[in-house]
Amino acid sequence: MRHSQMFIPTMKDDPADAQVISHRLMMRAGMIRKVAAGIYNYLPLGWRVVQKVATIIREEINRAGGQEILMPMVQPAELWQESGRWYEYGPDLLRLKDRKQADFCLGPTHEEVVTTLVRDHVKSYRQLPITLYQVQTKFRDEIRPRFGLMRGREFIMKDAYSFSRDVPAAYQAYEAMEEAYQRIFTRCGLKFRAVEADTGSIGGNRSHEFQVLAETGEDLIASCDSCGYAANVELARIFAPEKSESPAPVAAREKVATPGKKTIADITQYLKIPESKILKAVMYMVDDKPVMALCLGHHDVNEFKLKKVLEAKQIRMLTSAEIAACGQIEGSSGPVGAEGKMRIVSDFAVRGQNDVFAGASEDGFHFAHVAEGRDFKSEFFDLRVAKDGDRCGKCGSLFKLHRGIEVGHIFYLGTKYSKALKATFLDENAKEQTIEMGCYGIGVGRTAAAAIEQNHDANGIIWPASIAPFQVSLVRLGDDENVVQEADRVYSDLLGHGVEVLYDDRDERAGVKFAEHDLIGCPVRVTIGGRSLKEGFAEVKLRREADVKRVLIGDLVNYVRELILHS
RNA sequence: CGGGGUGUAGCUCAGUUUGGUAGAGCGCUUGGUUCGGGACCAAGAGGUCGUAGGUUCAAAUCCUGUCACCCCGACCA
Repeated sequence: MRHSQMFIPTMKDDPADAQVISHRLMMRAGMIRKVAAGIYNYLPLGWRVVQKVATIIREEINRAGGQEILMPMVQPAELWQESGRWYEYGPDLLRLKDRKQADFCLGPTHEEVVTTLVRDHVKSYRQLPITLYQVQTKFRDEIRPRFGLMRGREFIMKDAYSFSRDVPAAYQAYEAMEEAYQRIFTRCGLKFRAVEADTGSIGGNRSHEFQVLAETGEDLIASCDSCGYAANVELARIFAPEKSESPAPVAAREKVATPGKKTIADITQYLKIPESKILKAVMYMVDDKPVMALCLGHHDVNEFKLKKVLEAKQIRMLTSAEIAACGQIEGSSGPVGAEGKMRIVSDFAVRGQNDVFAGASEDGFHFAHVAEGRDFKSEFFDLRVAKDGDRCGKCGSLFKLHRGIEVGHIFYLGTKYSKALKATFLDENAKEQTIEMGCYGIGVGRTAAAAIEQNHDANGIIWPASIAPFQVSLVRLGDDENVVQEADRVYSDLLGHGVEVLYDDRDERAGVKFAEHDLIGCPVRVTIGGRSLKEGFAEVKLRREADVKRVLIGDLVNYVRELILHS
């Protein structure tokens, strides 16, 4: 493509509302433009990148047995009412009415539509398994869209759905997708981790997130280099120390004054003790019963784990009134004397603590020299949020913490939707069975944005070769006749060999061209200018590297093709 | 939804405190000089100051409503 004919509105200034690098660079490089909050135009360069990512996804999902379809973005309310999600989904679901006042919604996801499709036409075990997918625009009316393509309200998503006859077959489909995802993100040139994830409201009980590692990620993940285990910090299983006899208490319990000090930070500062030497007590209403959760002061109680461990349906923090009703004081709550009034559960790290501080359940007072076992009793679980310094629950090695951008998420769904929508089939024995499902999403635009977060420098984007808008930037310097002739020839030669070239044939100064091509970030830059051409050379530079190679003009096309093959 | 902030030229912003009829830089157009890392000179084009109403002789500026956008939080995946 000739640069002079392409719509690439670049900007020198950072747009004021772009917070993260990928958003800024996509705006500045003329790849996207905002239409409304969380809603964007994809301009030629940006759209090419999205298409590249989508192509890789299609190839790998097809390879894994998926079949591409396209479902509607506008969906009738009846489907959502049948699954129950019309009432559960909340304001993220954008609802609208047609001219007959019938209810519709913009699809935030397509479980209802595919499941109905399959239910209506799959009747026999012989027709299973089947995996259908699409690359579609989704709409979720997010409370706070931000970061450009990273978290839009309208966004392009690949979503796949597997239908299997039983659980083992469903797991097989799940694993095929897991492998496809590994291949997809590897091909996109990204550093990522597949991490154990919470299944959230979508249901089901087996789930992995694919997280691209980047400082600006909204998620925190713990990963173990020695056994490969990785999980969101909220789920990460933490190594539990051997159960041992609690050491003998070292001193008698003693009440100390902590006037006006309510928070862990205030109290530990006031008492001049480390945060690990005080108990943090957080009280929850767990299915209508009060529970005190304890952890050490420098840890945080993990509500996900608490809920899971207690097999609770509902969990929330106590209100001030409820805390008082339990005989506790906000800012001075503790387990001593709380037995019988509420269930006490503790993080493993609390076990065997024989000399810590704890709230005295009396305004302005704490206890010193509190010993677990003597001063209070508790059940023990893995109850805290993983943090730096924690060890892997699988193998005991140190966790590494990373920030991550969730670009993909796979779920084993079970029969949540197939049951609600009555998607069944007859097995060999003419017995009716419910289809086992899985669903698998990839944020296409978000993947492109994540690639930028991971690959950029002060001058702009450095695209991984596989998803760059063009493989080569061909920069022509000046309009000297020889230069124009050679550059034109090289351009058509490269095109003839199937190389994707952005040919900068504009009447611009060298500095402008170089700066814009650095910004746009194609992996290979070829420069043809009078200075080198006089000696028979062109120049080749990789965007990722600093050095410039001089290549004989006659060898140029082959040289560049080789370069692309090996990148 | 709670708190905070911003709406002035395509982009970044000044002008608002103290009311007097619209500015800068970048970008754009034209001419000239330049020409291998975002050039220089000159002349231009471009704005119902988000929007509706009010106060006033006079409103970008003061008041009220409203809309949009941004940030933090909560919420949600």
